[in-house]
This record gives sequence, structure tokens and C-alpha cells, in this order.
Amino acid sequence: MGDPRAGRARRADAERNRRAIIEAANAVLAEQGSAVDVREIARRSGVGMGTLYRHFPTKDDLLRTVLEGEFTTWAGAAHRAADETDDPRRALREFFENALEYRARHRAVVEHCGSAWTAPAAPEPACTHLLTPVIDELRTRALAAGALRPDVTTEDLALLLAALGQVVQMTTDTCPRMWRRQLRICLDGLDPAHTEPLPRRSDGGDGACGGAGG
Amino acid sequence: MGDPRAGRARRADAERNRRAIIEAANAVLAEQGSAVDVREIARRSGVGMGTLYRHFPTKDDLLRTVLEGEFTTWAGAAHRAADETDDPRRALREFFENALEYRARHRAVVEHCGSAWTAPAAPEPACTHLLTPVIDELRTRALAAGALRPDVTTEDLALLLAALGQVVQMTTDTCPRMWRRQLRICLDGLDPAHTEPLPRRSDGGDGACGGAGG
Amino acid sequence: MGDPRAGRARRADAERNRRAIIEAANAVLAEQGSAVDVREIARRSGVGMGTLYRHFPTKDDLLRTVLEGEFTTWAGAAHRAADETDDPRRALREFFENALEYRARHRAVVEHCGSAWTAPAAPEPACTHLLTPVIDELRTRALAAGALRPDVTTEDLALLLAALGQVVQMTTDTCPRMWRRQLRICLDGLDPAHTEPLPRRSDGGDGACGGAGG
Amino acid sequence: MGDPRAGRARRADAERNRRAIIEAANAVLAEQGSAVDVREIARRSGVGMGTLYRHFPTKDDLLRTVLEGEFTTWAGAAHRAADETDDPRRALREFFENALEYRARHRAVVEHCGSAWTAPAAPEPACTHLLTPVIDELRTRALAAGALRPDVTTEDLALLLAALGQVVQMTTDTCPRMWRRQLRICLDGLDPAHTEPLPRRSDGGDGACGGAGG
DNA sequence: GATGAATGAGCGTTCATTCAT
DNA sequence: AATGAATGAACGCTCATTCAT
Repeated sequence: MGDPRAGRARRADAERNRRAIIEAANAVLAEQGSAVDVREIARRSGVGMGTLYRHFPTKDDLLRTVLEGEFTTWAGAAHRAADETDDPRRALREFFENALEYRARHRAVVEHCGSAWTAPAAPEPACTHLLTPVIDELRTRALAAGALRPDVTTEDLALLLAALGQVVQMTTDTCPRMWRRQLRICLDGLDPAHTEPLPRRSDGGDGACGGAGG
Repeated sequence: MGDPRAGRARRADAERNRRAIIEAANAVLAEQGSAVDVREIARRSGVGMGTLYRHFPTKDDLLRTVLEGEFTTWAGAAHRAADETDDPRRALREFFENALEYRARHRAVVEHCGSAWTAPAAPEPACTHLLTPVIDELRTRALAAGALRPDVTTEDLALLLAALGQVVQMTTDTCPRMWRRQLRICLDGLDPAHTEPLPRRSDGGDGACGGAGG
Repeated sequence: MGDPRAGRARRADAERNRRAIIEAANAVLAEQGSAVDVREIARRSGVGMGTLYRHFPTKDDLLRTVLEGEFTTWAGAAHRAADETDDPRRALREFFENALEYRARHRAVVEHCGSAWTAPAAPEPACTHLLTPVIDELRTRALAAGALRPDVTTEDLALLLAALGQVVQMTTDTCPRMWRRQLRICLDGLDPAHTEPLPRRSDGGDGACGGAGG
Repeated sequence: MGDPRAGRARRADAERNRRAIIEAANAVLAEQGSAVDVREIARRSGVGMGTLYRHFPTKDDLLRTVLEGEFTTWAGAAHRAADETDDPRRALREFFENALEYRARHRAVVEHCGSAWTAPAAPEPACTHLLTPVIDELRTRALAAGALRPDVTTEDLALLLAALGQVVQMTTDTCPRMWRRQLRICLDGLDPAHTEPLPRRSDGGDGACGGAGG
């Protein structure tokens, strides 16, 4: 009680718990998707339900935190990889390949890849959007190098990524290398040799889908 | 025995109910996906639980019936549309467009589009597979006309369709015409101008993913 | 409508249906006990639910009818058998043996053998009680021949029969001849060599259990 | 971690609940048999459904626990009573009397008394079988004292007990002392004065009913 | 701060009985 | 009179969240 380090110890403990929860949740969500029982996460974390709910007042909060973490580290790795690659076209291709090889195994990640569009006003500001800067960087560089259709937007690439993520999920158990074919098709479709402009995001009108996109 | 219309009258009424259930279920499943409460379907059908379960002994049976119906009419419409179109490339494009415009609004349909791969041995013989013949026909014709990369399989096209269906789901509320862009990219990627062969479905070995592929 | 035989034909038809229902119900109740689904009975009868419920306004009514029938034919057969047997002791033994061999296979019969005591005022006047006269006849004759403890009542014998019926049910699948041992024990216990009087049915007081007992 | 009493305190409360559930379940099962609604048990326990299902993951588990408890205390009491009684014949009689007086009121107990035979391989290892040792002890002692027919097995006694339990159930409401008469008859039938051997459990053949019998 | 027991609305399903035809 | 479809309360069970300790 009077020990001034008690508070600190608590803090440290709490922080350890928080991390344990996130880590366990990450594993479980990767394996089983976001429909898992919260108990399973608590069990794997080694903490009680109360602790879990103290740190994350809602299952959704936990989910969001985990996904933010995943997307953040993902974005970081992607950024570094991009910086190491000189050829912008190859950088883009490898970004997709790595994403689909290493991230699309994570069921909850893939499940929520589309949430940025599904519920853009929902309290999920940071998730898919964390990836946006990297994708945009890759896009800009590829564009500058003439390695990408000129009117491809970041959103386009993000949506293609999400879509191919679903393909990975669908086929991973029965035909794990299948997605490489669809990826190739998409990448080829992004080739600047295709000169016809892509359809407008909207017909005009007011609802121009919010994003600046380009 | 007795009035020959008696049996039929009953039948007619029951059939009306059956259809009402399927219709309501279809609507509900389209809106909310396959996780809905059966009671909601019963409510919207205007029938009691017992009636629903008399017609469909299991929620899954109902689901399957609805989806089979949906896929069957879809396949029929696609077939007719294909027959009316001379240009094989345009036929393929319009198949995708119609599919994504009219079918991909249906949450349960999209949810189950990947089940052929996820659980190929599951008791869902007729669903995605109902579409296979049409896709294969379109593919063959496009191939013959030199309007498609030579090694594109029916599976490839089905997976692209499923993937783009997810894009529709993701964007339909916030940017309903968005998917047309990703579709264009994919279609362009299918162009025979891309001469490099697609990656093999598998690395060799025994697990060649089962499908003949086409 | 005007045909005077129409009514009769209906009657005949109805009677046939009624008998079909009873017969099917008997079979089903014998096999599966009184917890069966009424639909199963209707199915096996070849009639619709409405017909079944027209003849028997309640599952319980049907049950009662079936059981009354069973008990009646049983009682008749037992009566005839008793008349054919001179030795009263043997007659009693064979009554028990036949009952347990041939009747105790009927699950619903055994289940309801005790209902005479469980709910004596219930609307089940005729069931176990249909057997009472035969048992009483056997008892009287055995008593007269000095082949039975003097104060054994008809109720005593009926209860022993019900109890042994349970034994048959318990053991029929795993040890089908087992009940003969317990029957022997009971029969031996009924031997007049046992001179000590049986306990009084009640402690006196008013509730003398209703029966005259015999 | 932390207060060592914390775990225990919870435990104590949970234990109280667990006991409350068992007690309430015991009462309800005694009154209404094993077909009761689980909600009724929860209600009477004063706990929610979740609590009940936390302690007993299945209705069957609860049932089993209650019955095991009931049979265990019963067996214990019977054992102690047997040890206090010198006269083996009287010990056997009093065992039956106590069993029928105090245990056979319990509907679920009586319902499951026959399950050892009905479903010997079912997941009910401990129930009727808990009683076997006591019965066997009583039998052995009675046999040694020449107070029992020589070829009476433990199974015979258990089946007689189950059968008489049914008699208690049948008569308890309308003639609560009735069973004493049938018990006397059975006990008299067990007298070694009856020298004729009991029928064999089986006709020979292979299916010798599994039990060693004793 | 941590614990994990408790809560209860909700889910998929069954079945005795009623009723339109 | 016969049919069998319709009804809906009830059942066994799950799980996101709360709360006493």
C-alpha cells in the first residue's frame, strides 16, 4: 500500500497481461477467425475474464486492437521491404505475394479486410487504412516508373488485396498455391499496357465515395 | 380418396407456404447472411416455427434450398445470356457484370461462394458447382475465339468471381460502382495478350488439388 | 349425399381406420413405449393426423384405448388358460410366466402397469383392473387348494406382476431369461409354507387404501 | 498470484452454488423424474442457466452427478447399517426396508435403477453399480449364515430391489405401506428352505449375460 | 487490479394439438 | 369424414458481458 513501487509493479503486471491477451487473441483469431469464444482467448492468455474485459471493454475492442497491431507490423514490414527493392514493379508484386503468403493465413485479418468499406464511419479508424500509406507509396513509385496503369488508385489495390485474401482463405486447405494464379491475373491486369481507363468510381452525383483515391 | 382437389388444395396451400418461406428466407439471408435466427425467417414468412421445420427439417436444409435455387436461376439466366451474345469476350464480361450486379448483393450467396473449396466433400453438392458449366462454356468459347489466356481454368474464373463478389459486399454500401474497376482489372488480366503462363496450381507432388481444371 | 349407404360406408371406413390406428399404435407403443411421436403412429396407421385425432381426441385417449385392448385380450387369454389348467398352483405360475413372456415385451403395457395405483381416480378405470378378475380367480382357486399364503391379496399379485414386468424390461436386451429367477423367488415367497402373516396394507387409520383387497 | 484466499473464496461461493444446484436438482429429480426442464432446476437453485451449465456441461452430467451422490450416500448408509447388525438375515431385510423406505421415493433414482441392465455400456459407470458391493456383502454374510438360498446372486437381489422400487413408486401416493407386503413375499422367497435351484440365467450358449453373478 | 463465477437472452429444434380444405 | 399442414410453447444448450470477492 505504502510502497511507491506497488503502482509501478501493477502497471508492469497489467502491461504484461495486456500483451499476453493480445498475443493469445492474435493466435486464436488467426486460427479460428473472429467468431471464437472470448473464453478461449482468456484461457490462452492465462488471464481471467475480468482482466480481459478490464483491458478491452468489449470483444470488439480487443479485436480491433489485435488487428491494428497486425496491420501496423504488417505495414512496417511492407514498408521496409519496399525500401529494399529498387524495381517498383517487383516491389508491388512482392508486396502482394508477401501479404497473401504471410498475412492471409490470419483468418480475422482477412475477415476484416473489407471493413473499411463496409462501415467506414464505424469506430474502426485504423485497420485496413494502416496499410494505405504503403500501398500508396508502392503505387506512386510504380506509376512514376510507368509500371502501373495510370488511373489505378490505392483503393483499387487495397480491394484487390482483400479479394485475393479471400481466395487464399478459400483455397488454402485444399489447394494452397492456387492464389498465385489469380494474383498473376490481377497483376497483369494492372499493367500499363492496358490503356483503356478504368470505370469511374461513381457516376458523378454527390456520393463520390468519400476517398480522394488517386 | 374423395375430392381429387383436396390433396391438391392442401398441396397448393403448403406450396404457397413453402414458397413464402423460401422467399422470406431468401430476403433475410440476402440481407443478413446465413447467421440469422430461424425465428426471423419464420416471422417474415408469416408461418410458425413448426411449419418452417416441416418444410425444411434443418436450418441448413433451408439454407441449401435457398442457395440452390438462387444458383440455379442464376446459372439459367447466365446460360441464356451467353447464348444471346455472339462475341465470346463480351459474353464473359457480361457474365461477370451481371453476376456482380445482381447476385453479389446476396450475403449468403457470397458467403457460400467459397465453400466449394473450403469443404469440397461437405454435403453441398449443388451450389457453386451449379455455375461451373456456364463458366466452362464461356471459357471454352472465349478460348476458341482467342479471347482468353490459354491456360485459364474454370476454377480460376470461379475464384475470381468469388473474390470480386467479396469486393461487391465490401463496397456496396459506400461505393456501389467501385467493383467495376476491379472487375476491369481482372478481365484485362485475362487477356491473351499476356503470354506468360500462369503458375501451376500445385508444385507437382500428389496433391494436385483434385480438379481437372479445364 | 342421398345415398343411404353412404353413411354406412363411412361408418365402415371409419371403423377400419379406427382399427388400423389402434393396431399401428399398439405395435409402435409396444416397441417404443408411450413416449413416441404421435406422427409415427399416424404414419404407421396410414391415416392423417386429423383422422387420428378425430378418433382419439388426445394422445392419452389413444393410449388408453390401446392398453384397454391389450389388457382385455390378455385377460381373456389368461382366463382361458386358467380354465384349462387343473392344478391351481400351476395355473398361477403359468399365468405369471405367460404374462412375463408375452406381455412384458410391450413397453407401454409395462410402463402403465402401475397406473392403477399411481392415479386411481384418473380417467383410467380400465387397464390393470381388467386383469383383476383373472388374478382374483387364480388366487381364489389357489387359496382353496392350499397352494397360496392365506392373506395374499389380488393387489399383491398384481403388484408383483408389475414389478416383475419391470425386471423383464430391464433385462430383456442383455439377459432375456433373467426374470425367471426373480419370478421363482416371488412364487416361492407366495408358498403357504410361509405362515407368518403379511404386513397390513395400512397402519389402520382412515386411509385403508380403498381396495377391499380380497 | 495475489491473495491466496481469493481463489478459495470464489471456490467457496461457487461450491455453494454447485451444492445448491445439486440439492435443487436432487429435489426436482426426486419429485418429477429425469424429464424435468433444466430451467426448473436453475430456478429452484436460484442460479441462472449459465451457472448451471458452467458446473454441469450437460443435463446428463448433472443427472449423473446427482444420482451418483444419491447412490453413494445410500451405499455408505447401507454399509454402516450392515456393519451394525449382527444377524445377517435381519441385515438383508433392513437393507431392503431402508432402501425402499428412504430411497425409492426418488423418482429419478428409481428410473435409473434398471439402467445397469438396459444399457450396460452406457457412460454411467457409477450408479446402480455403487450399490453392488453392499448387496454382495450382505449376500455373502447371509449365505455364510445359511440365511439365503444358495444360488441367489447379487444381480438377483439388485433386480428384486429395482422391481420393488417400482412398487413403491406405484403405491406411494395411494397406499404408502403396501410395498412391505411384496417385500416380505420376496424375502420369504429368498429363504433357504426353498431348496429347488433357481433357473439358470441363460440357456447356455455364448450370451451368458456377462456377469459373474456370484 | 485480477479473478472467474454468474447472468440471461438467444439459438436450433421437437411435438401434442388444431384447423382449413 | 379425412387429410396433413400449421401452430407455438418448450427443450437443451451457448456465449458476450457483468460483478462479487
